[in-house]
Amino acid sequence: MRTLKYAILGLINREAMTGYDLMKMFNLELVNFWYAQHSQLYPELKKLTDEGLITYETVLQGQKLEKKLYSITEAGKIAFLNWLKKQDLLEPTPKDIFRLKVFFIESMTKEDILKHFSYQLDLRKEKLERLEATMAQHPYSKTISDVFSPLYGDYIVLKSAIMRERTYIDWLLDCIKEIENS
Amino acid sequence: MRTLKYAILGLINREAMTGYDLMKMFNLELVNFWYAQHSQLYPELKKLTDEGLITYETVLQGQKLEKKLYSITEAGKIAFLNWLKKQDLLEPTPKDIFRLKVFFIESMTKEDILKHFSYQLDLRKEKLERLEATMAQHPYSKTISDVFSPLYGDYIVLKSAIMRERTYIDWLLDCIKEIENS
DNA sequence: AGAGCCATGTAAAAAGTTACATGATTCG
DNA sequence: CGAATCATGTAACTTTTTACATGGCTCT
Repeated sequence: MRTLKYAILGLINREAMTGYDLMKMFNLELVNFWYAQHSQLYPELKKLTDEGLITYETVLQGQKLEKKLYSITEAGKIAFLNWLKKQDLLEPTPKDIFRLKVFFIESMTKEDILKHFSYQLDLRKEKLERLEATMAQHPYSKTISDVFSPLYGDYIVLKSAIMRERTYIDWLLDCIKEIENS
Repeated sequence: MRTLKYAILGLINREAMTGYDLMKMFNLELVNFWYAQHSQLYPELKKLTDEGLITYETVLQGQKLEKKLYSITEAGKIAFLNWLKKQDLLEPTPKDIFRLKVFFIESMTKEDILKHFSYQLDLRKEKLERLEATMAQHPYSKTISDVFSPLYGDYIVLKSAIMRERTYIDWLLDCIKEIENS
């Protein structure tokens, strides 16, 4: 389905950037719903260039260091907008190793079960805190923005990530309570 | 990380079964947190057999049809339990194409945005209904079971899937309301 | 001078998907 | 007898991860 392709096109469509910039976007902004390693990104950039969907100009950083500043082409914009407009069926539910282990809970002792749940709870709480800190300083809620600003998309996917973590935590707490009282 | 390996071991640990049985488990019971195609499963079964973690005996179904009934070995049990006991760090957040499209919302018209959200809402509601129907006839809530029964794991991961869908739907409804009033 | 970041790539392997391929059994 | 299901595999390809590999820039 070439999803990475469209994620890249969408980002470059917003603003010209280098592969390194894209990596920062994936690791910082999109990390809650898409990501890639640089070893996947650079070959994909080459491919998109070959397909005529993006182009680059070489820019000098300092004396020698060359970086490639990618921009989207007209063909790239069309491809991106077509992908964006397309309605997709539901994806298969995401895989989740913790849930898989919980499924096999009958093979664990009560002690191990509670250890697993409380560790997972710690990790999830920490993650939720990070997300909430990000939200607290998010520009969308701080400025007079409207839903047609690029910030709005960023804002609502962050909100969804927070809601998702809270639900996961609620579930963990439910389970812990039920298991402790057994 | 060979997660499929442990999913298989865990299932065969519960009860001897064929590759076909395993596929049914993946498609019906584990689908909310793990799954695989049969083209991935059969080679993995061969590999696990070579590794001495499972063995099989050939059983005749009817006159000619041979099926392989797999059982777990002692080494398999140990490998499974070690995996189960290990505490893992959080996985990266699952990828989500719909959220990715929402991130790029500023490139859509209000009309297209609302079309996307309402279609996604329909799909998610349908999925939630299926999950709730499954829950309604789930044996754990119907019989006098305790948390150490194999049914309990099944039951709580189903509960988590329902909570997850509800949260997704809540988020969609939030967004729709906010966008409509803009 | 050294740490941390900027910047870009390739190679090899693992994991996962889609398509190809075949044949038996069961039940109505 | 035909449809649905049972049953098992391989081939080709795509996607993703981990490791290898190199070198410049900035700031203290």
